[in-house]
Amino acid sequence: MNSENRHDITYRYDNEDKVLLAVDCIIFGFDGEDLKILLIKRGFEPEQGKWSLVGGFLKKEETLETAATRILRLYTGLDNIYMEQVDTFSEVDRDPVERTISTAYYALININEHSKNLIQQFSANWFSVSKAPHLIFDHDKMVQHALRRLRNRAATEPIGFDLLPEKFTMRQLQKLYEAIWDTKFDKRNFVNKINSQNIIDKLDEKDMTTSRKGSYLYQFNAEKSKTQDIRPFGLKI
Amino acid sequence: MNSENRHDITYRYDNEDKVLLAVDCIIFGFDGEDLKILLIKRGFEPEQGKWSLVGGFLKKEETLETAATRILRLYTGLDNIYMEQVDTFSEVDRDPVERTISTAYYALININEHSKNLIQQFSANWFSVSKAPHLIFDHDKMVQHALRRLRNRAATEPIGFDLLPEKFTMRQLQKLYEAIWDTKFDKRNFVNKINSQNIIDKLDEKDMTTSRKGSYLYQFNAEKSKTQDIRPFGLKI
DNA sequence: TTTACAAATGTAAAATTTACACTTATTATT
DNA sequence: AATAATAAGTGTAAATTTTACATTTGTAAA
Repeated sequence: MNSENRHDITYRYDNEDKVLLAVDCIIFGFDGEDLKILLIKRGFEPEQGKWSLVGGFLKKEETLETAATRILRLYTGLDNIYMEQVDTFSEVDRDPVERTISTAYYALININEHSKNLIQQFSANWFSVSKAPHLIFDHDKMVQHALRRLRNRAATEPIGFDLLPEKFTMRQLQKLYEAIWDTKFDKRNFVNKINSQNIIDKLDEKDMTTSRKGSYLYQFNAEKSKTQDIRPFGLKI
Repeated sequence: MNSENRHDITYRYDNEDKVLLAVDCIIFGFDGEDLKILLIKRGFEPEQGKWSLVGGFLKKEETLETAATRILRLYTGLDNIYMEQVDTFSEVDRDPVERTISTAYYALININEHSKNLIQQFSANWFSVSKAPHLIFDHDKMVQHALRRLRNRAATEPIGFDLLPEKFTMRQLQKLYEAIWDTKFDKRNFVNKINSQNIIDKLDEKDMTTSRKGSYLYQFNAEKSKTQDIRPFGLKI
């Protein structure tokens, strides 16, 4: 970037304002029915007892990605989480304590594979996106942005699988996409569409827990799957 | 956001690191043929004489949007510019002078309607996106991200018009979209598609500068145009 | 009046999306 | 052993959208 009025031979930006930078994470999970987010009950003032996204301050030696990874590990115990930067929120009074700018990341995790201990320790809870309580600061706005981003991303890239167990049924997959977009799909059309994408492998195993007949398990195949560009066009159809 | 280990009754985040926050702008223009970006030649060290995006530091009392607006006015003389946040770049060494985190915004302007004085004053220059020189720091990466975002946005919302004069011909509009996506469209299909969107009005005037017959001028109709969600589906077609 | 040239225009084929209902496999019940 | 119950699995025709493609039109200059 360019300092506007400086020709300082020491090459430092000494006269510029510094700010606190935070990272907040919208952690999405899927319980088989609803798209959920992980929230924590704030243990300190201000807004003690209110629900909030998980977050933390950026440290000097960290990138935002590193900080988000650290925060996700802190609250879930997980590494290697799918993550995407959403937006940076900078309203001057967004945090009443002190001017803080926050970059939001959304993350997708398998709701059954994170630390129960940590959940307890942080008074964390999963909430359906549609039934979540009001959050502190501008966190509701962050969630809305994250959801929009997730929907757009999931429409063009095969990311939903991060929310499922490694092996899943067609029904689970369909339920997931229905949850993401808050819509219903026709079962046959869904299967045909997914199969035409050629990105999941049908296994020989069946899940016998939901029906007498059992349903085949599938597995995401990262090899076969390559991301593709949005096709040019579609201005307001 | 949440301070991880603090229960400070003064409610200040006193022990956290503060950083410099900058805003860099990818200013897109369209000259009738190519999608262009406005770059300035850095007048100071480090990297003096190299090409760079326009940018500036965020001030205490500003939001990022305000800062981007200020920077755009500073370098173009324009207000009310279409703008979208792209991403925040935070590699620790991205700026060799000092740790600086930068939020990129792209902006769309009519290339013929900005201040020529300022262009001269800042040794600024328009470059075709495909022929731009290498930029300082991580600015090349910013441009690539901005371009991707612009392409995706233009595919689902009628934003391209900000790059054109108020009245434009079908040919100009087609050339613009061809430039944005670096592709060619069939003229008849393009016209049909655009007309089916019902977002521009045909005027009674003609532009007589490019042919003997003249070509009708059109105007964007913001009323008729409403943004629409991406349709569910399209996982890697 | 002829020429030159970009602008304007329509249709058929192909591909994709949508709507829609019955059969199958298995277990539990009788 | 037969039957009932239930979710899983499956195909096709119609509608819509996208794509491919060539001729006519209007005007000014020659």
